Amino acid sequence: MPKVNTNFNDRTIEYKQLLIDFKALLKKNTLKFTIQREVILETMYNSDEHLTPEALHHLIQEKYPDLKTGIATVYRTLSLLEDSNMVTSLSFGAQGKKYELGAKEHHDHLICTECGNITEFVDEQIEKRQHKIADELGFKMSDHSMQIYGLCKNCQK
Amino acid sequence: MPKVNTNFNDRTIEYKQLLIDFKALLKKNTLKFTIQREVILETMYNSDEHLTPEALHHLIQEKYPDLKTGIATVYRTLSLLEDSNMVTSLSFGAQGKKYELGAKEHHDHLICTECGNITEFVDEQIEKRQHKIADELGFKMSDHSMQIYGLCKNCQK
DNA sequence: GTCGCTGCAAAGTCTTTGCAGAGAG
DNA sequence: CTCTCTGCAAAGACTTTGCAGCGAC
Repeated sequence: MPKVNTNFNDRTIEYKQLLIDFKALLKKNTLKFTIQREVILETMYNSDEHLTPEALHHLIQEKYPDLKTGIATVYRTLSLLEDSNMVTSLSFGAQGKKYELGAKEHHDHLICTECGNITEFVDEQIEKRQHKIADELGFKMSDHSMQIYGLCKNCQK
Repeated sequence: MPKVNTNFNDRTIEYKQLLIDFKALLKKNTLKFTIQREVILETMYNSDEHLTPEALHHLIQEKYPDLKTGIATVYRTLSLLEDSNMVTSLSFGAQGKKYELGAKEHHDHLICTECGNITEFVDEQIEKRQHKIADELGFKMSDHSMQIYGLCKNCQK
């Protein structure tokens, strides 16, 4: 019998599905589905980078120059998406906030202190341990984030 | 034979020692030891809180109203201390940056999303695992941070 | 049509910087 | 004495907000 890797299926969320979820979310809160909102979601989906609001804004301006999307709308939409747990933000030292689509499987980050690049990883053992620690300390855990800082292969030269 | 718990000794760094380290650091870089710098270090030492620059500034103004320490000096000194690895900064979502004395034993954080309080913990298993992951991915790890978000006991009511 | 959304610019935060006088070495 | 530090206020960076017209429903 063929075994389906459901985990993989969970992880690779189609844009179509994402869009459906987004529309449902908007409808539920009597919010409107606008071109700007779609473009922001789509641009985030098609970029596997961890984007700053400014970087996202630039990408959108390049790809859809006629839209003249304002940076304020990018901020407003990111807040909306973050409140709804569709995107997650990461903040590092002085480098400001970066956003990533949160619909992907949970993962942690390895951050290169030289070039700023981010590598993702998941470790089951750590995940389990975190839950255990929260339980032991009477904490009702809702989320977590972990970053390892150092030099990536390239920057070790 | 009596066994000394060196771990405990490492952890409980005396203020006197801290001050010596600080002075050595300053001398090494041809920087001056000023009252403001001492007061900032001392206030951080006597507060087990994780402080924002603003909170630290307030504490200092209350305790040493005659000094009229400027917020700019607080920022400048925190940067200096952070560059020298004497303090560490944590950044969360929108809540800005908080600083803590880094001379303490390494630890991670449980952050209450309701009241903002921070609880510290250390878990050997996670620490080891982090090193292993960095190694496996060809990363030269220099530091890491981990935060668990959720509701603390008080805020679960 | 209504009411939320958008871009723009103005206003807020938080942090850094320039400067002239104060003070450590 | 010299050269760094400091407080102040001004400047910066990043983010949010007010508003009038636009556009989804």
